[in-house]
Amino acid sequence: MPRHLSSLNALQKSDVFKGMNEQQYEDVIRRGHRKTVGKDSVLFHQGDPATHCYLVNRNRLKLTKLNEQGKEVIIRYIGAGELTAAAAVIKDGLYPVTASSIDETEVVAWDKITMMEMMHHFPAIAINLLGIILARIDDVQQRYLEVCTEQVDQRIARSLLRLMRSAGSKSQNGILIEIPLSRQNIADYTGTTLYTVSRTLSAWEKKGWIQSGRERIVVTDPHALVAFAEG
Amino acid sequence: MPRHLSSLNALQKSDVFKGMNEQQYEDVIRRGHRKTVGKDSVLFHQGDPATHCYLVNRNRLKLTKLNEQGKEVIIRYIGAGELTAAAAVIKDGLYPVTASSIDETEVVAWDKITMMEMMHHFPAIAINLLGIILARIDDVQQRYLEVCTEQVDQRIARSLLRLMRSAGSKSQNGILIEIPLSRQNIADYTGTTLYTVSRTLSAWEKKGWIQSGRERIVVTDPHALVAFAEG
DNA sequence: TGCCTTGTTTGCGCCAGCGCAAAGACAAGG
DNA sequence: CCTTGTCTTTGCGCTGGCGCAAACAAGGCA
Repeated sequence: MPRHLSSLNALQKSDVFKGMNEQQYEDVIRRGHRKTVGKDSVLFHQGDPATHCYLVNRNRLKLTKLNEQGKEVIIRYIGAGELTAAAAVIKDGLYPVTASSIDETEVVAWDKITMMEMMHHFPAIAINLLGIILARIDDVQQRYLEVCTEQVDQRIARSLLRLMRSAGSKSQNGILIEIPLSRQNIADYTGTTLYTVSRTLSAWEKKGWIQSGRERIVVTDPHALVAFAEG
Repeated sequence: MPRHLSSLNALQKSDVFKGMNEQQYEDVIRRGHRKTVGKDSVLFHQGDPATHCYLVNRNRLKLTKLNEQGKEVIIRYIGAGELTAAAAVIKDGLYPVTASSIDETEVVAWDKITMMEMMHHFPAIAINLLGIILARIDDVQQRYLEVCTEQVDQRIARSLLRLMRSAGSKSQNGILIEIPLSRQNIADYTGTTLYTVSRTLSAWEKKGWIQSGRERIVVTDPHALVAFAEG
């Protein structure tokens, strides 16, 4: 495998290019533009005309949305191998969210025209894309249901579990969430406030369900969290 | 135009079949099964394997979602010319929501195989479908943002406005929402309770912003509602 | 090493919104 | 016209969660 591909292993895992052979895959990568964004920088802004879609290759992006008063919500995190903004690009509209990096992050970008050509040439991409978008609808609808029907601490539990599943790695005492997560971040992701998150996590730490530090969370008793979330 | 099509005018408006000629359109309709469901009946249940997708031809469907505790949320209303469950069928998964009728409702149903054949034969359908799904993601994300950041009465205002836009008709004193909407329905759609909705609507009625009766709402001052929602 | 910035904790007071309960209003059907 | 069931209103009390304020902790950088 040529050197310029060797560091793109993450792409192999990507659902977008599932079902393509080595040759096709190589072509697809060649048509994209690699880009590295520094920490805490914005890849695209909510409301900007959508020109490119992005596949994360290393680290992750945070998708946020603002309302008129400037209050922020975290829609989701996009990790290695995941795609974002495909939707907006295809439909030729505006980005509905803002994408920003937490740590230095590597992405591959394709513009609308290239994306369309690729989908035309490899129909599998279009079908995979549809599946990805549908999964994302399910996810948002699920969280909409939660925020409408459940109380704050249940939602915090579910949020931690969701983040654990998508970005967790086994560590010493449990499963570490590999995203720098402040209390404010968790609040924005759950639909509550920094204070309530802090109080809740403190309580759970006393119970031995989690261990937490500055922007760092280890789930030590996932089972207890699940039981609590569904209780 | 043959008689069996004359009563399917609603389909003409449908975004799904935009860009097709008369011949193609006729073929598509012929391949679907017309069905009429009585009032207050369920077309499909959340969790059932998805076999068919449906286009509403007359009246409307209500899409709801339940959590583990049995609490209900209204995800959206599907009116004449709108499609639902296309997603689930394509992906061959489970229905993520329950679809039920309020009044007697006419739909056209296609099963997965037919849908796939049609999409293969008329690529425009697939593209239109993508657009529809993307619009729906935007909608859910927008409402997720609202329910996370705004207070109850603002959300009720936005809900009324949304329903007014999608199912409003000019009437004597303002714009009538043509869906039988109980206070409980509005609560389920907004993420609050029947009591709070009742109190809020009473207050707005005194201000002259709306007129309401049993399961019936007329928006008399949309502008005031918009200002309030964004205030 | 010590300063400075950014994140975390916790006490405290407060209020938006919940939810019971009970009464009133409306529609349908005998 | 009355009955029955469903929907709506409103008083009342309560509490989950918000948010200020202030102290504390942890890195980062000079």
